[in-house]
Amino acid sequence: MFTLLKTEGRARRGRYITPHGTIETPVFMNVGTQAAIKGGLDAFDLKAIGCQVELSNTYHLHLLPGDEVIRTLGGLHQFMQWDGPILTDSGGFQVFSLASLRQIKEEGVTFASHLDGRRIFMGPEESMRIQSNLGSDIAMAFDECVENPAPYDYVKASCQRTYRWLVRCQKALAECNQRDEAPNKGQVLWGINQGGTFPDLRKNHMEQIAELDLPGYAVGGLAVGEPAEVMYEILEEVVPVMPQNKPRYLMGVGTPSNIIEAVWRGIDFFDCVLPARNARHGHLYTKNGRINLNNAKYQTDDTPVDEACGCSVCQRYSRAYLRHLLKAEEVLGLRLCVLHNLWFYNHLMADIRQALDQGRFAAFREEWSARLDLRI
RNA sequence: GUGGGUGUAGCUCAGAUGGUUAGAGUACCAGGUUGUGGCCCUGGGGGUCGAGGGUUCGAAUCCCUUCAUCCACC
Repeated sequence: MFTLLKTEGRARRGRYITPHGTIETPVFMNVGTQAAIKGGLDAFDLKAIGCQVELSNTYHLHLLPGDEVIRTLGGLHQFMQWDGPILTDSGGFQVFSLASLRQIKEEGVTFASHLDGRRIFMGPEESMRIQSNLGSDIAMAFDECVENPAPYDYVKASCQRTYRWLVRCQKALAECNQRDEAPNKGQVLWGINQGGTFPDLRKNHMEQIAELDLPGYAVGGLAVGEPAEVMYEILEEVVPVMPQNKPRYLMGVGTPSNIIEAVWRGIDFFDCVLPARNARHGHLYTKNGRINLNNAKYQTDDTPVDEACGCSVCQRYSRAYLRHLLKAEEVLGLRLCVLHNLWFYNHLMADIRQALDQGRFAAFREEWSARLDLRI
């Protein structure tokens, strides 16, 4: 259940209640695809960096260790020892980004596993069943994430199929929730808007899926290669068509700058691999821009990554030490860098919420956009 | 001591028969990365071709000397 606490222009400060706790929005969800944050963080680390929602992936957990295994072990919360809210991505994106030899039909998608090449079929019912077995709090719809650019007619037909899949997802999840063995019977389904970069397709599809009265809606298929300005324009078209009283999730976005701009345009939920991936590559966020620890100039730099940061890494370690760990390929280097970047993201969101609470988000955005021009 | 092999980028090596400004991989330096394959992509700097001499219009390449190193045999 979503409660709108305050608005400033289109920007919203909200609260969403799940079976595993309350989420203060706008929020960044921390991506733990395979029931782990890459870089060596566990659920307790997530608590320490201020994570509210953990995000795992249907496709990956279905392949390994298998969703039935996780259900038998009590569901994903029990399995990974995270007692807060979990959102599971449907696997739709991975089927299109990762798997090969895929065949799309009305029933669903047949594809070859990226792990061992075995043939797997996934459609709306399969995705819902898997997510039910995982027992996440929010299950995402099984959709087709169309590559960009794509022809208008293809995107249009794809949107229609994604809509039919959504209707099937809704029915399938309701049935899954009836099962005695379902680890989380309060699981809900969020729909996903598609339509590429075509405003009319985006709006039509959004209006169509809004009628299903789902408890949440996402905008998918953005940040897939188009310029940020195009993404913002699409948001300006689509967000006004999204239900006011439901959470809005911009999938896979983005940079700190993207997030602030999307909050400004009315988005509540985000997730992105960027902070963790950048961390693994030595690109760390600071309030004055992004730094690349691989740069030789940090070899003897004994200052913390960000003087203004309150994370445990910045309290203890120097840039020179982190750089050494990365160069020496010590796993500790990955862990510490990921801890810092995710702390940065989660606390950026806390700052955004505070600015909204105090009615000064417009000023906050101005202040940050000046800094974030520094390519962060 | 004798015979043989090898010396080309920080490292591992390509560079028939001599022919523009000597290449690759890796490392290094620097960009990129948006519902995660610790992946990958894109640029860049860097070499007295062990040293000295000779042959030649022209030598990493052929000849001589020398140094280093490895192997085998006294």
